[in-house]
Amino acid sequence: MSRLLENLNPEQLAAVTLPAQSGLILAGAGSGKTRVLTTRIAWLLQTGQVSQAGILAVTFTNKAAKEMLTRLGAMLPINTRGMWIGTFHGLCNRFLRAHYREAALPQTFQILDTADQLAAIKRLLKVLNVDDEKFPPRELQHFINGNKEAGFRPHAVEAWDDYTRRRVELYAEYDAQCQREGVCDFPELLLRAYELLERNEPIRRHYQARFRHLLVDEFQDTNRLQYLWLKLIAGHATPTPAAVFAVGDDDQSIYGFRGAEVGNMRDFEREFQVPAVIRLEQNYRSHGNILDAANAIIANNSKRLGKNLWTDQGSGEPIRVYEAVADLDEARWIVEEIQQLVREGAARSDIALLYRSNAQSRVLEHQLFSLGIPYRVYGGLRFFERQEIKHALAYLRLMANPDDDTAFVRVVNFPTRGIGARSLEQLQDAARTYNTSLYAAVSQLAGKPAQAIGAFIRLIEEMRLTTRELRLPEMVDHILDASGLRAHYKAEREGEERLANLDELINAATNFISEDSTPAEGEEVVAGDPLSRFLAHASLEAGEHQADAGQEAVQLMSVHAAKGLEFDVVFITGLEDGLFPHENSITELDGLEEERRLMYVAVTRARKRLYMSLAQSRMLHGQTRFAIKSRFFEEIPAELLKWLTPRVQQGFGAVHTPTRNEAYAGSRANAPRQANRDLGGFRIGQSVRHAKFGSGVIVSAEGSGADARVQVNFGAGVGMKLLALGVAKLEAE
DNA sequence: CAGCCTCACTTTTTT
DNA sequence: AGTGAGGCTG
Repeated sequence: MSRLLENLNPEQLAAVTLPAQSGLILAGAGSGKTRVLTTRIAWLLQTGQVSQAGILAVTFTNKAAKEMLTRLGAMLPINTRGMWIGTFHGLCNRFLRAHYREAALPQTFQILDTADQLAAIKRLLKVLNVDDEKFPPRELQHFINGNKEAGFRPHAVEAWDDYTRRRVELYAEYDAQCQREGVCDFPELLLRAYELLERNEPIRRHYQARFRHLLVDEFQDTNRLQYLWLKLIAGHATPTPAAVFAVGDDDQSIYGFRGAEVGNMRDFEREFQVPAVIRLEQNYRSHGNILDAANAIIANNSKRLGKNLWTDQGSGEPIRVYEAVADLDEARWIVEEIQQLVREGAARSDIALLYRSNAQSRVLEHQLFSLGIPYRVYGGLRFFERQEIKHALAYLRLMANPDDDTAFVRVVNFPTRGIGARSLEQLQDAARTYNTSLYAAVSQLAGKPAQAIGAFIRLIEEMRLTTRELRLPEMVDHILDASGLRAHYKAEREGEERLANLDELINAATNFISEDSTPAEGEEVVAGDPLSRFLAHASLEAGEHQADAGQEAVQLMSVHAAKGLEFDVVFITGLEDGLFPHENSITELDGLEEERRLMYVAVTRARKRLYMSLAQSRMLHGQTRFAIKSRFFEEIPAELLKWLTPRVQQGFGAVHTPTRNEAYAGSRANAPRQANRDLGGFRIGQSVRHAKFGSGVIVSAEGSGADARVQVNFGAGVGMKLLALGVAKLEAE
């Protein structure tokens, strides 16, 4: 036991050994958050305060859940299977499978991922003859999920205008459709679980009595419904509530755009009567200068619980900043710098390139690729989201649940078997008339459509019969052939990769079987047949897109994707106003504060060395855009920054001689050119200063001489202005 | 009914 | 630039 608590600092120790009551741990970046969380669980078990079955731990990603299990396994010689550790959605799925009857779901209910949900909404609008111009499916999806995540069923939504009233009706229709088809979207898993607990007293009492310790990771990312669910399962209103141990960092809340409510932290502190918030402020990750920069940036936010990171490591190196003329030059410079670092002995996998939006990775990738530097990009298409995999899964879903219309529509004519829009329309009508699923409505059809679709039904039935005795991998193998998917992709020109992925699906099934059905001692069997469980797994765990992450390669990812990770060397790229902070964020409520937190996350990823870079011009959506440097530079104390490019009239900081004169000069030739005009000494792409609007960049020009007018981008906030050179007094900057 | 072409879209992302 | 969706033609 004592070994467990060794090497914890006083605050960490206080958190780990907190008495059995609710506690809020404000854990700064790099302060040992995961360690505290897992050590707390180990300590609770080892001191006999709770049994394994009494623990419920929630994370946001499967990766985090897995990591927690791994670390626990290393700390304690126990089987971790008795505990409920997983994501909100994973745990609710488990709960609903165990109580599917009480939840009014079919035993084989399927889970719709985001794309499936969108397809289901489109189908609904079509059936109901709703104009999808007036009610864009994406917007409706956002509306439905937003309400579900706030805990509102259609009847509870307040609608003051006709438009919203209609959306609420469609929300209700959508829910009815899902119920008919026996499917749940992501927020539905949570809402359904919540409602069941609320409504069913015996079940509620059972779980409230069972889970005595609830532990929540990344609490700042919880949405309203998740908070309510925690409150309920903790028995917050009962005489004997469970102890909730919440760990989070309000400064790292970067998912407000998808419904996370930082306010949950304050509410939690109040409603759960947290005696004292424990702050973990010692950072074990970054050198002093990096931390100082991060602290300085985040200090500009007004809505904070308050926290200041410190380190006992030295201040280390200054932050190196490079301003390139164009995105290509930025990429070139970064790659040169990486080559130098590698020559000096740095491991490529310890170097990360971060960007605000994924579109920025292209130039960087191109440059890395052409110089033969191994790299890995995070956050592309994930395995179970690939077209061919979704097709194969749709066949499996139909076998498990014929009422799943989303799956039906997806593959009824894929590979093509002569079933067109006309036939499908007739089928939709029949299904509507007899209030059945598409699958069941086929028997009502007559004529040609009946034949073609009837053959499809027989195909599915035949698959079900033949595979009834087969194990999951063999079942998958069989349907790949019987459906014609294999043949289809074999015939396709670029189909090799898709074929390989289909084979990989068989492997995934094999792995799933071996992991899923190891009957651990005393473990409750998760309800449902293997096929349904596999399909749920496929939806909930779309697949680690970083399959072989261990490779010795430079890491490329968005800042969002970098949360929770750390690297020796970090490059934050594209630090231009309008890109980072993103222009869309300026108009959003608290948008700039979230961008700042994003910047804070980016900076605190670095252990030893931090680079920041920007480009004066950048290709975006096929067009060259000009921008000025990010406003975040002004928020970092000048003495922490070392400009590697000359900053003329910077107004702060020293002017440094360019260390890469040749790169800078050489890139000039690549700067965008336009027809030569007389712009009174100004040129396109030039940085200028306006008395009222501040710093900007000349984006385009019209006319010449005395009539010349220029369009100037003053960055997010002020935006684009058209100025007559003869009138506006512009200064070169 | 199926393949081809044009058009609009494009922040961040997990489940 | 690259993609997905919808419309048109064979």
